[in-house]
Order: sequence, then C-alpha cells, then structure tokens
Amino acid sequence: MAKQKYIDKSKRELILLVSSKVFAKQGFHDSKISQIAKLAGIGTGTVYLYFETKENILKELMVQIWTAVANEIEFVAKDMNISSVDKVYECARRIILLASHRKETAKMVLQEFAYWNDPDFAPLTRTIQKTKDLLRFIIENGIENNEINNRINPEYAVPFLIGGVWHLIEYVVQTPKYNLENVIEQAKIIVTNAFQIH
Amino acid sequence: MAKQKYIDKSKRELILLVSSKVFAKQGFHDSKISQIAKLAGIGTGTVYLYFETKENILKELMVQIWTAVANEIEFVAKDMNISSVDKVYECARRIILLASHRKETAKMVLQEFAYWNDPDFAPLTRTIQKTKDLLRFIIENGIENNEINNRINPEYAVPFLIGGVWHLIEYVVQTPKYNLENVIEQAKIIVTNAFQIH
Amino acid sequence: MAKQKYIDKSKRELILLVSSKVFAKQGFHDSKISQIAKLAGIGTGTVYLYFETKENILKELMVQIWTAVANEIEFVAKDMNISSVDKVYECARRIILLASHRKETAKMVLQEFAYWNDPDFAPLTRTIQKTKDLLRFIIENGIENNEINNRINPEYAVPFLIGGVWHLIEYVVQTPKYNLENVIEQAKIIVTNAFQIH
Amino acid sequence: MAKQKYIDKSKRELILLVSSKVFAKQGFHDSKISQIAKLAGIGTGTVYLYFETKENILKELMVQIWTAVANEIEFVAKDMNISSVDKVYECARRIILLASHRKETAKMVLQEFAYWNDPDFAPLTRTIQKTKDLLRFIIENGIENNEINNRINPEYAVPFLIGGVWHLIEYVVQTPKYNLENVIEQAKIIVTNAFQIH
DNA sequence: GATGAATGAGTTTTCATTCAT
DNA sequence: AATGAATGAAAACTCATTCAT
Repeated sequence: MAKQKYIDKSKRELILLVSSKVFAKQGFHDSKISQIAKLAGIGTGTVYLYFETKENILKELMVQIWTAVANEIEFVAKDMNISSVDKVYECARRIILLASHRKETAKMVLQEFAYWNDPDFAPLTRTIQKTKDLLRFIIENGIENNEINNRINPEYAVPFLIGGVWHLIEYVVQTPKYNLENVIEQAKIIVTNAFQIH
Repeated sequence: MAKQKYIDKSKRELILLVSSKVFAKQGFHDSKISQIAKLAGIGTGTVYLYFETKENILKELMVQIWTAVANEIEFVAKDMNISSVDKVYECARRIILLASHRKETAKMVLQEFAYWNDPDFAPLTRTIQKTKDLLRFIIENGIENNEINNRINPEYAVPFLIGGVWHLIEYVVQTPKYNLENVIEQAKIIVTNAFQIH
Repeated sequence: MAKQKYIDKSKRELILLVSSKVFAKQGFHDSKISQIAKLAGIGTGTVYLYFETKENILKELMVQIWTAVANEIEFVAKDMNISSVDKVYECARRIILLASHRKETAKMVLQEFAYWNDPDFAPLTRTIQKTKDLLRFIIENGIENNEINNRINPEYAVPFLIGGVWHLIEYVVQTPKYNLENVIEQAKIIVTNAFQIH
Repeated sequence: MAKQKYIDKSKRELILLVSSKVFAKQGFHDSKISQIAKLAGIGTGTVYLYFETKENILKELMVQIWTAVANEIEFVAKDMNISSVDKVYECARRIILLASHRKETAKMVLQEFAYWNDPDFAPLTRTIQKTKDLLRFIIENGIENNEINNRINPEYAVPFLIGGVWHLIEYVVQTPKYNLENVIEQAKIIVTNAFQIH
C-alpha cells in the first residue's frame, strides 16, 4: 500500500519528494496540502509536524536544488583543473544533468522561482548569490588568464549564461523526447564560442 | 482626486496599467481585484465590466507584451537588410529595449510566465511559437548563407538565446542602477561570438 | 426591431409582460433586470422609472393575476344564477381558463407564490383572502340551501379545492400537449362528486 | 452550550435539520450558510465537509421527504387490503400525517418545490414520478374493479388529488391552531365523495 | 423621460492550519 | 508521533440600484 511505498525514506524527505511532484504538476497555488498528504500516504496534520507552512516546503525545495547547483559549480571552480572556458561549459553541463535527473523539481523551480525569489528569504538568496559569485569568479579568472574574451562583462554575462542554460532546461523539461547529449553538446558550442578568444 | 488621475486613458487601459504594476509588485495570486480597483480609482465591480476574470487581465497583459516582442522580431526578420548574426543581435537589442520601457509588465511576465504558460490558451501559445519560429528562421537562414556557424543547432539555440536575453532583462529589471547601453553592448558581444563563424 | 414590437403597450405593461416571461422561464432569483430591460428593448435604468424594485414587479404580477381570479370568482358568486355546486365548478373552470390564457404568468405564480406569500404584503394577502372568502361563501350558502353536502367543512374544503385546481393548472402548464376541454370536464366531475349531495 | 445541543445526532443530520428550519423560515435564497452553521453550533466550513453546495442540502431534504411520501404510498398500494377508494384516502391521510410531523420540512418543500422541480435532478424527479405512478395505479385498479367512478380520468385526477392534499397541508402548516383529526376527516369525505361510485 | 456605466455590498466556497484524541 | 475533522478568514465575482448625462 501507499504507506509502504517510500518506507525507506524519512517522512520529511517523503513530503519533499511528493510535494515537488505535485508542485511541478499543478503549480504551488493549486497544490493542496491534503492532496500531498494523501499521495504521501500520511495524514494532513502530519505534514505540519515536519514543516511549519506550505511555503516552507517550497522554500526548502528551492534551497535544496540551488544548493546542489552551487555545489556542482563550486567543485568545478575550485577542484577542476581545466581551462576557464571549459569550466564555464562544465558548469552548464552539470546543471543540465542535474535538472535532467530531477525533472520534476527542476520544472517546479522554473515555475515558481521568479515568484518566490524573495530577497528576505536569506537561505535561498545566499545560495543563489554564491552560484553567481562562483560563475563570476570563473569568468574573471579566465579573463585575467587570457583564456576568456576580455570584452565579456561578467556582471551581465552571468545572468545571460544562467538564463540560457535555464531555458535550455525548460525546453528539455517540456519536451518528452529530447536528446540529452545533443543538448549538452549544443551548450558546449554556444558557451565556448561566446566566451573564448577568437 | 484619484478618479481624475488617469482620465486621459480609457478605463480598460487604466485597469491593465494598474494591474501590471500590482501583479509585478505582489505577484498574481497575492494581488486583489479590490486593490487594483482602488488604485485605479474605480469601483470593484467596474473591473468586471471590462474583464471577465482576474485571470483574463493577466492573460491579456501577457499577450500584449509577447505580441510586441513578436512584432519586433518579425520586423527584423523580414524587413531589415543586415547580416543574420546582426539580425539575431538586433532581436536581442529590441527585446531588451522593449522590456526596459515597460519594466513593470516585463517583471510581471517574467514572474508569472512559467506558471501561466498554458498550452490551452491559444492566443499566447501562438504568439510565443511565432516568436520562436521567426528566430529559428533567422538562424537557419544564416546557416544556409554561411553567416552563422553551422554547428549551431537552432532547436536548442533558440531557447538558449531567449533564456539568455530573458534573464538579462530580469537582471535589468531588478537592478535599480544599470547601464542600458552596456547591457545591450554585452548582448551584442555574446550573441555575435556565439553565432558567428570564426 | 424589438423596440417596436410592443409599441402599442405602455412601457409599464411591457415591463410586466416581459418580466412574467423571464420569471416563468428562469425563476425570480435567476432573472436579471438587465436581461428584462434588454428583452423589452429599453435601458436598464428605465425599469426603475416604473418600478421601485425588482420585487415590486413580481408583487404586482402576483396581485394582477390574483385580482383576475378574485374577479372571476366574485362574478360567479354574486351574479350567476346557478346551483352552488355548479358555482364551485364554474369557479374552477374560470381559473383554469384564465391560467391557460396566461400560461407564463401562471407558471411564474405557481413557482414563486409560496415564497412570496408574505403576510406583510397587504395587497396580495387581501386579494387572496377575498378569493378564499368568496369560495367559502359559495360553499356555506350551498350547505344552507341543501345543495352542497353538509359534511363538507368549508375551512378545509377551500384549500383542498384551490390546491386541486392549482396543480391541475401546473400539470397543464408543464404539459405541452394537453386537452383543455378534458381538463375542465375532469374538474367538473371531481368537484361535482366531491361537493354534491348523493 | 450550542455545540452540545444536538450532540446525539450525527453532524450531517444536524445540518439537514437546521437547514430545513432556516429554509422554511426564510426561503432558500435568503438563507445563508453562515447562519445555518451558527445555528447548528458549527463552523461555516464544516457544512462543506458534509455537503458540496448549499443547493445540495436543499435537494437532499427534498428527496428525503418525497421518498418518505413515496414509501407510504407504496405500502398502501401494495400491502394494504382495503378498497381502492379507501386506499386513495389512506394515501392522503398518511401524507397529511407525515407533513404534520415534519412541519418545517413540509413548509420548506412547499415553498421551494416549484422552483427546484428541475427535470435534470433525477433522484427527485424519479421519486416524484414514482409517487404519481403509484397513485395512478391505485385509481386505474379501482376503476377496473368497479370501486372507483369510471368517469375519473387518472391523468388529471392525480394532480388534482396531490394538489388538494398539498394545499391542505399548506393550510395546516400555516395555521397554528388546527385540528388534525378534522383535517384528515375532511380529506376522507372529499376524496371518498369524489372518487366513489354513487 | 431615457440611458447604461458605475458601484460596492454581500455570499458562497476554499483550504491552510490547528488541536483534541 | 499521528491523525483528520473542524475551523474561519478571505476574495472573486454578481447584480440590483443609482445618477450623471
């Protein structure tokens, strides 16, 4: 029965998992806590043992995925020994992979992100800022090392890069049949061309 | 008095204008019709003389701005006599300008778009598809004419391009002090590098 | 055009006529003044030149038809020189005829009557009471004159009679194909059997 | 306290009971759910745990009482070993008794019935049709067995009978001091005279 | 007199959250 | 800890009525 389905996960994780699916499918405002509880095989009230509010579930999911993104980028920035341009591409590749592995959460984030990008919610703002700072760090470093085109302005290049990857993911998430390798290959071409010195 | 404030605009336009501001500031779900009416200096019921539902106000705003975008791109694609790469850049430039002139609406669209991108709402879907088709047309043409790098895959390049510009706009919209010329200049550099043949 | 259709009627009568149709079709609560005005080919506000409220239109229609009923019964009671049993039957016959000639109003009255049978609305209460008193008068007279079964108790016989005729009308009003002569003939049989001395 | 008042009834029954009173007193359209809830000593939202809409409460009450009527008549028609004329009278008697025991619901049904006699609401239409069919069956049988006057036409006699009884009930319901025995006795006299062979 | 755009009071219904069990 | 019945605040929307033209 439903209650057994996720027995190996903690109840908290279970709620997050189910919520990401429901939010992705219906959007935050049309998702009902009672429905999430039913799908999770638990009581409505039980949800409130693990989360203070419905909003908090969403916020935690956002932080979760952005933290994963930040971690990937941090690893690329600090621990990989490749050219700066390759680092930029590697970041793009890892974000695309991450999203393709967690399509529901990715879809949800894409849907709800702008709405919930609340400057007062520090944990999220901080993580996103970290992501941007790391990307900026990579690019600035590349420019210093003559690996990245010095006409690139990191302040604007970072949002362009994030937005480009973001929508590539949106496309991937919405398209049932897509070729992940091609998507990544294309990201490589665009990023490389855009950033390298010709 | 408030009632006179916008007397030169038709009431319908007034409602759209006020709604775009309120939606941008608070998001659709947290915007109340009564509040919009009050800000517009009209009665709550009056809003319903001009729009069937609150959703319809949002939808009309979305269609309005996407139509403007589509028109700009159509003009570039069909009537401008410049190279394909320049066309791509010119599209980006015009979208950025459009958004910078209608910051509130742009912010609102960015915020609500993913949520309301409802395939059943034909007028919007059609306009967006038109935008994408025109961009794709420009790129495919450029490849055929050896003006655009033939490793570019229009299927994925279009969402990347849209996403990049989109988030550049988001950045612009969120940043009180930004240099519009720099933003556009940067878009030119990235787009040109990414698409041209080196 | 619609405005010409009823040009021979005074506007007040026109509103009453159209209202009776709309009320009959949709019920009072689902009838909109704006709809009545449109069907009457006049402006919404114009209705309020002739009637204070929507309720008043209904009340006037009720009074109108009940007055017609009362008048018929008064004529039978006072001016016809037939047996008491025949008088009772004649009352039934005339009410049935009246309803069959004004089906819409009859339908409306049947639908709204119980709801609006407001003891505080004197003009209606008075007319209905008059109808009942006249019927009672006929029956009591008949008993005194040994024309009507003395086991009949006018207090209860009158509502039974009214109710019987009423629902016969309801049946007539709801049945597209009915035989008016048969309906009246049947009323005669039932009434005669019920009231005469055997 | 109010909450305890009806503790022995299930909450669903409680809502029906209170609703029948409020509907009877004010009519359906002037009855507010919040008022029903308050009188029932429960929260407004609680009503919606038991009924989908306000209309559904009314419809259920209607079905409830008409089912009771149909059951009484069915018993008379099928299980009682009396003459056909007595059966007709017995039906009348039982309906009058039923209404006198549930005056509020009866009053409400009388008030709202015509308005809600919606052919699309099958459960109600079906039950009413059953009632009519059973009465017709009794009368047709009586005619065949030479117990009921063969000039009686069941098609029209049934609505007359129902209407007569109906308004007798209305009279009973509206009159604080009435003599139930006299009412029933009078129904017997009228029905017997009207239907028997003289 | 005639109009119909404007009004805003008013009610059903929803659902996040609570809390007695 | 777990539950789910109960809550009640909140908002979209309607429409009788008004009144400036």
